Formats: sequence, structure tokens, C-alpha cells
Amino acid sequence: MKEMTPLEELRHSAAHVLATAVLRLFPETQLDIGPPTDTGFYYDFDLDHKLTQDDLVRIEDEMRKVAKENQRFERFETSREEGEAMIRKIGQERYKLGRLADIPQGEPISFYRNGEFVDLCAGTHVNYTKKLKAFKLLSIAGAYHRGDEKNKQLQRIYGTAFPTKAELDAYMEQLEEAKKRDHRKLGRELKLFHIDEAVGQGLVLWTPKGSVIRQELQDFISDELRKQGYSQVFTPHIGKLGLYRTSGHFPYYKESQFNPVVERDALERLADEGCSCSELSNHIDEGTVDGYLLKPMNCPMHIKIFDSQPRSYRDLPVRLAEFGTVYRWEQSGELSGMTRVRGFTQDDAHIFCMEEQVGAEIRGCLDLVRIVFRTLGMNDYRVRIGLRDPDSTKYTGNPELWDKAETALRDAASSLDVPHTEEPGEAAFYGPKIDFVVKDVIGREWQLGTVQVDYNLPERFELNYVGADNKEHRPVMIHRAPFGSMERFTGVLIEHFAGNFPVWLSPEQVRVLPITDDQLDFAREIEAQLKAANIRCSIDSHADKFGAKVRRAELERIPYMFVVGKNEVAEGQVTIRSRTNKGDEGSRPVAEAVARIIEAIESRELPC
RNA sequence: GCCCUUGUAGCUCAGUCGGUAGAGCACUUCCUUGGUAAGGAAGAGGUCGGCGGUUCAAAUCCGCUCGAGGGCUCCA
Repeated sequence: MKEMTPLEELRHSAAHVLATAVLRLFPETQLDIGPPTDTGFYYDFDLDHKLTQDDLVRIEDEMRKVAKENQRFERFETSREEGEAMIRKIGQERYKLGRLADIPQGEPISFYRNGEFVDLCAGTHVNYTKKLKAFKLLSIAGAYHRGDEKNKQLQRIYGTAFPTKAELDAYMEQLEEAKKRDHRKLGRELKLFHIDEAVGQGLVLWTPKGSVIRQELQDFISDELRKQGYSQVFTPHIGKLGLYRTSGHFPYYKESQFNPVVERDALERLADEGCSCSELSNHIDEGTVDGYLLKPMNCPMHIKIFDSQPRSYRDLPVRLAEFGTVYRWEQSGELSGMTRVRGFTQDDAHIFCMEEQVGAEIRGCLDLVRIVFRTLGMNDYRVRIGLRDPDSTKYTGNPELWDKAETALRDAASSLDVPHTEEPGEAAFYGPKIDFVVKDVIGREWQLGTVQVDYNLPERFELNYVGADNKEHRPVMIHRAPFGSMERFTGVLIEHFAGNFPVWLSPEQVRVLPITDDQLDFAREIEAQLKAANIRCSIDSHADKFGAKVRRAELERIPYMFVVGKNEVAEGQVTIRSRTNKGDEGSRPVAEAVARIIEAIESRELPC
């Protein structure tokens, strides 16, 4: 059993005190487990009473009593039989016997006792409950026993604990701050996107301001793609079911897709025959009725473009790129703002290459992802190599090809100078992948950029090219998306910048602020000059005091304000106020001010 | 999909024991022309998420349903 850090020990002890309190208030409760987490702790309980917010308060009060009683945490070890007897004695058979059975033979079986409470537990703990000075219960959630949805759902209480009150307060403060940069809140306040229930859950409407950001990002990535020899393609949003049968997306991932669209003639014929819904479903599964699928992935379409003409080894690599919109039936409980949606646009591309080109191509993809991340100042990410889970049957293709692909990815990843972890079970169904993972404001991890090596789909679609030996060979495919999806990436970006986008991405780059209406004409001249230089700008002509105009521009996170009063008009100058350096920056000729903005845009200057 | 919480104006929220809606900000108009984060006044805006029930009477009580939030499961 690995050692716990002092903080984990404290939080784990808090979990035991939580269970102690719950058992005092609800003696019939059956306990499952209560580990520490990155940010606190939880304990899973099985009890008929539905825990409420009021209960949480009562439980927390009881926990304080337990802490005050200053109970000692005592460890004792038992044999397997004695352990079983102890669990029966304390009446916790329902889950604890199973947890006991999980402990491998030869490992010690230990219990911890504090006051009247005894729990099967590897430890470790603080010595006395009095050490718990700063803790707080946060929420109640449902959680399946052993994380399996076939098992009973237990009631989980989340809480957090710190060595001191000050640290707990600081953490709570930090949670409040994080809420302020939540992309769902900022997205509404800054009018970047809208999700409307009349349109549908998880379907994002990009408003004009959000669309500017997306367009700038797409232009940026398109420039990089041109440099790296990609070709742009466009493909439709739907394709025949048969295509996705060949690829394997349907029916293996049927549950994660929108239902197929059945052809009108077929539907009418079946209706005449009195076909039931379940029969129709069977027809679709068996392929005796055809239909169309909203595309869950772009690759089959790109494969068909590759396969639309004979290919020579001299043509390879063929790199096909598309901002391709895909649709997936995510479970309703999983949808979240822009980060988990049902329709999204990937900055997708597929590279078809020879086996000996795979390494170089993967490195090219990884470079691209890193250019994107560096340009946006996103340094807080981790790299995950997703390998297949040897015990799962969800993967297609033969093991030798998988081994080759996994080796190729590992080699490429180790040539990166960033730390990475290998995680079995994180592969795509057709191949292993390298993912770039970032955290959102509430600590949830999201996969953004991804590079995947695929030996399977070329096999399933029987792709070929003619080699130098004049024989047919099978290409290898690489799937990659440096942003992942425009929706998720933009959502994460909103939180990353807290709405303070770099000038090149800002929906409005300059706001011209006349001090009084007398300067409106001059302001219009400046606006014209800015527009001529392709700078996004507007004039604030509200009948407000100047301070109110500044406030409005600040709240809208506009990076630069050009202030014009009667002095500026007389001199033909503007006074700049920047978002990062608030206050008067002095006045300068208009042309110079415009040049400064252009420089900030072209250098893709990051906000400090 | 499951558990818990939640749904009143564009936004943030108030609305006691059931008696058919209120504030601030934003918006419109008028006054004000003010030098770096809120000048003043007036006005407009809601079938209280939807459907059904109980009641003389429902934002308020009950049922169902839709959406949102936090988890769990899932994420090709």
C-alpha cells in the first residue's frame, strides 16, 4: 500500500469522521468506501433515507463533535477470518465483505478504530480526530457501487479538509473565483455563444462575437496546414449507413450516434407492411433497410476521397484536412456548455502514408499541436498515450497491427521533450492515440488535441497504393486534430483567458471613446482608419459620462480603448488605454496608434 | 441513462400562512456634454419552464414532463 501524504492522511481521516457522524445519525447505514481525492474526500453510503442539504449541516455538526471528542485513531491487523468476523460484528457485511475479498492474499488486513467507529482500512490516518480543524461538506451525489452502473447507486457525500482554517477559506475563495471564469457564464456575459433548448441539447449556436474567435482560430490553423502540405476538403454531414458499417462505427457504437435516417421509400413500404418499430430497428441492424447516418466521424469520407483515384507511392503522404462537423448522441447527463456537446466541428485531418513515413508524420502532427498550444500560451497540459485495454473486446483489427501502431506512437512521444503517461484503455476503437489533456476551471479534464495511428481502417476499406516495386501496398492512416473540436477548445480558451482574449482573437479589438459628442466626427474618422486597417472596432456614442464608457469597455474585455477629447482633436492624436495597463498611456498620432494595434495583432501578442 | 439540486423580466435575484407579480442592472426616450470602472428622470418589458390535478382562488400544494447545475456511468 502506497504511503499517503500528510494532506491525504488528513482528508482520509475526515472521511472516517464523516462516516462516524453518519452512523450516529443514521445507524442503519451500510458503508462502502471513503478515500481522499485531489481536492478533498468522499464517502459512499447506502441508506434508505434520502440525504438532503439539511442533513449535510447536521452531519457536519456531528463531525465537529467527533473532532472535539479527540478520539484516537488506532490501527489493528487481523487474519482474514478475524477480519470477516469483525465486519459481521460491526454489522457492515453488505460492502465491506466484498472489499475484504479484494485484498490480495499475503497483504495485511487492517482496521482503524476511532471511538465507537471501526472501519476496514489500509490507512493511514492522523493520530487524533482533534487534528481535523478545517473541513467542510460540499455536496451529495449518486455514485454506483464499484463504479458499475449495473450495481446499486449509493449516496456519496463530498467534502474537503485542510490543515488550517485559512487554507480552507482560501480554497473556498478559489472555487468562487473559478466560477467567475466559467465559460458558460462568460459565454453569456460576453455574448460568445448560445445554447437554446428549442434548438436542442448540446447544440451550440455561435453568435457573431464567438464566431469571430472561431474564424480567427480556423484561419490560424489553416495557415499552418498550408505550410505543412495539407489539402483542404469539404464533405457532407450525412452519409449512407453502409459506409459506417464498413468503418465499424455502426452498429458497434450505435448507442452513441443519432438514430439513422431511413429512406422515405423504404419507410413507406415498411409502413404498408405493418412493420413495427422494433422490426424496423432490426431491419436497420441487419442491413436489409438502408438509411443515412449523421456522421459521427469524418474519416470514412476522407478515406473515400483518398480512394477515389489510384495512388502512387510518389503521391504519399496524402494529407486531407477539413473543419468537419460531426454528431454524437452523448448521454443527457454528460452535456456541459461547449465542452461536451452533441454536434461539434473538429479541425480534422487524415494522413495517408507509407509505413516508413509514419514516425515523421506523427512528429509533424505533434509539432502542430504544440505550435497551437504555445501560440495561445496554454502550457498547463499533460500528454497521454492511450493504449488498448488488453481485457476489452471493443477494438477492431489484429494485435500485430496494434503493436506496430503503439510502438510508433511511443517512439514519437518519447522524441517530445514533454512528460507523458501511458494509459491502457484510452485508445480509440481503431487505434492508439496521443492526447493533449487540459483542465477546466473546476478541475475536470478535457481531451483537446489528439494524434491517432490507424492500421485498421485502411484494412477495412482495402486501401492501396502502388509502390516503387509496382505492387499494391496498404497505406497507414493518421487521424489528428490539434484543437480537438472548435467548441470544446473555445470553451476551454474562454476559461484560460478568463474572457481576456489576445488582441488577434478579440471580437472587438479597439473601442473609440469620445469624451463628449463634440468629438464624434473625429471618432468616426479614426474608426474609418481602423476599419481600413482591418481592425475590429466601434464607437461608444452613448449619452453617458466618460467613466461609464470606460467601464463598459472594460466589462466587455476590449483590449484597447482610443480616447478622443478636445485636446486629441486639436492635435490629431488619440490617447490609448489598454486592458492590461489601465489608465492614461499618453497620446500619440493616430497612424502610430493604429500601427501599434496592427503589431499586437500580427505578433499574436498574449495578454500579460 | 441514473442520483441529488434547481427553473420568477435579457442578466442577477426578492416574493412571508395559497388571494392572479417586484427590485437592481441592461434596454428605449428625454435632460445632462461629463478626461480613464456606474449622472438624472420617465417608459417599456413576465400567460412565474410546459402540461395536468387539488382549490372559490396556485408563482406558491400534488403529479407528470422539459431544461439547467453538481456527481456517477459513458466519451469511437
